Amino acid sequence: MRADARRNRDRVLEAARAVFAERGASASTEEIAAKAGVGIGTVFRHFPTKEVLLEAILLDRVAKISAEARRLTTAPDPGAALLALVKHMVEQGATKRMYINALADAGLDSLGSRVGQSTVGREMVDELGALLARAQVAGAIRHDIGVTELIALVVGVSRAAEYTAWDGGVLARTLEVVIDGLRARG
Amino acid sequence: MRADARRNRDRVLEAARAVFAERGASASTEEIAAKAGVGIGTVFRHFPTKEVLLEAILLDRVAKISAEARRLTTAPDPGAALLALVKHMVEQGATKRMYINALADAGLDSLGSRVGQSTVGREMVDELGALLARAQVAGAIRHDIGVTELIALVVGVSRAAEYTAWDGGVLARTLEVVIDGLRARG
Amino acid sequence: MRADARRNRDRVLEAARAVFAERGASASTEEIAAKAGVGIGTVFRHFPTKEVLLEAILLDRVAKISAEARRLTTAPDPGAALLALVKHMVEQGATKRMYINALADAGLDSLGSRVGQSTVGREMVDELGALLARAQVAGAIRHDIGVTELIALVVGVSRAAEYTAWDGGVLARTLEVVIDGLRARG
Amino acid sequence: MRADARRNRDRVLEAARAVFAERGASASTEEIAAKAGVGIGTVFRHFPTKEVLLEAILLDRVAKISAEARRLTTAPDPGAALLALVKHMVEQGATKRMYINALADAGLDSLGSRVGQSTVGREMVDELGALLARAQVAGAIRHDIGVTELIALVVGVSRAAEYTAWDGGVLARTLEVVIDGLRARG
DNA sequence: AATGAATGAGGGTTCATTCAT
DNA sequence: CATGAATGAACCCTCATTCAT
Repeated sequence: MRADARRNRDRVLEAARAVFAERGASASTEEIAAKAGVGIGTVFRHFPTKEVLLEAILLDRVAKISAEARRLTTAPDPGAALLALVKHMVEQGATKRMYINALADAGLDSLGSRVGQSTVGREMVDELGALLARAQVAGAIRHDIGVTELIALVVGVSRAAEYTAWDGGVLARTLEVVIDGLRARG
Repeated sequence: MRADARRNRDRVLEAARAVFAERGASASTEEIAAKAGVGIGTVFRHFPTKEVLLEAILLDRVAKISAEARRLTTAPDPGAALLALVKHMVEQGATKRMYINALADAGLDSLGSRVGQSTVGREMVDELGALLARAQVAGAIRHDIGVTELIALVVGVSRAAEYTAWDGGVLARTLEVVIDGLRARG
Repeated sequence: MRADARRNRDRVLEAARAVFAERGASASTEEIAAKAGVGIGTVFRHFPTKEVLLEAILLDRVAKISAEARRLTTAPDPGAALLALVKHMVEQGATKRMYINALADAGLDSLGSRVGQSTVGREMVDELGALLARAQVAGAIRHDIGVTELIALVVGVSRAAEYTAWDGGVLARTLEVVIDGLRARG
Repeated sequence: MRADARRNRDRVLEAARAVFAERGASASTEEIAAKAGVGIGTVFRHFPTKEVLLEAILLDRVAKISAEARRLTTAPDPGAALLALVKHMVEQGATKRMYINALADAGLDSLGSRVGQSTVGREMVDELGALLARAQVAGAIRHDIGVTELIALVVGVSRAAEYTAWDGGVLARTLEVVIDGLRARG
């Protein structure tokens, strides 16, 4: 791919990330083009559909979580690692609703969930599942939940936090409740 | 207000509740009018803006929660009462995103949150606060959280459940984790 | 239907007829709206799709031919009647390509031909067929052709005449050749 | 012109012929470039406008008819030769609307008809005219028509046949009518 | 007061044409 | 010269809102 094309593609992606995060998925493609400083046609050249653009962003996010989960698989204390990852995901995603939607979609098999059906989506679920299983074996996390519930909780807290008006303290305390709920009972 | 006007207003509200719950806030006003069996002009006569119509529904929901919380204030076991209310709210709201948005807004003071600034919104927060305080005094609920965190958790779990593809079991287990997290530690 | 709605609908139809005739089916809906003196939304209220609008015009034309053919069924000299109808159709349609397309479509059963599959389309074919059969029985028209060929010829001459630059004389002489070809040989 | 440039030009022409024949003049330039195996820029280098590209193809077709007519000028039976040419043109053109439009344009002097004003266009008209005159002198063709009418008839039948759904039989019978109409009356 | 027709800005998408690589 | 990325006007269509009936 040509250098200028690559640069524009990246600009569009970056702009889309920002705009979708701020306005939700119903933000206009025109606004994204404007923010990226390119013509509307350029957006559609790189992403033939608005949906494709959304997907590209989401898959990117999901891939990052996946990578992080994989890295943590070999951590000495799997329980602490998992809880840290949960914290990280929530804090990262707190103001970025798209990010969270990607996660939510990945937890789904249903039709209509492109992310859930994608390879990278399934990989992320697998990685998280492995990490969770190890944490449960280590006795750190309760045994009556699976990846789906884990993802649901991360998504939930993140969604709740979407309203940026809730300051960091609220988010931290809310997260604490969830994390305590996840721990295995003595 | 004339009797027929009153009747039409109510019909519109009911239709809007149903349509918004099913399709989300982006549902068209035309569909609501059709479902209510009135002309679109009638909808706009009673609610000069789509936003106003949404608000009316939300305030109504909030008022209902408020009433329920008030009723539970005198319950013998405040801890159990609160947890039951949380469960109820989540289950109610699980498939009705509008309902949940009302809750979320009520937890906010921020500009832009009409519900949060409304009288009925503040009342609901107060009622929930009172119930929470009693449950904490009774030793059932941890002391490091306030109403805001409580609402955040309800909103969060509900939002996570918005994807109806997550079956009831997932919702139940997710809720269980949160409720366990809310309990005071022995 | 309200009087104003009816009036606007008619205006749109009339404008569409003119614009499509002049520019072909690829003319823009916007231009039609402008010519009709209404907003673009009005066009789409009455005809939810560009295709529907086209169809409405075509079916109207076809219905008119149908009616004329039916009237001629009882003419004393069916041969002369048919040839007159052919002449009339060509002269009418000479500058109106949409009109002719409707005819062409009606001669088709194929998928994609909405007119050909419509009731009014089939009726027209039936009427023309009856008239043709009578003219053949009367010995005025050769026996080795059917309605399809008849329509093909009308469409053909009309299409040839679409270029308005060909003056009336050319059209008349061309038509004469075809009509002579249609006659039964002594 | 460099050899590779020449080769690309030819490839584009060939691709354009195929694509326009299949999709009509509204086919996209991009598709032509793809089929030719060149970049879109190359198409526009050789043909600065889509219209120019169309014209180039049409002129080529017209030149071919011209050549064929010239060859037939010395045929022993000019009447049969002309009717055969008519048949040939129609059958050739039946599925290639572009080809036919070239013919139609050539029959025109009018403004807007680039083909009609081109040298090769005029030449074709002259050749056809000569052939027709000879056929009339030989007593095979009626005397009350000229080249313009002849072209009109070919164009007409071809246009009528554009709808490929009309099978070969219909086309043959329609053509027969026209050819009979063209013959001189005993 | 009720109706629903009219409006037009805005949204996603296409494509001929230009121009940097 | 060739390439294909960039551009933006234009297209079809939707929907909140206004206003004549």
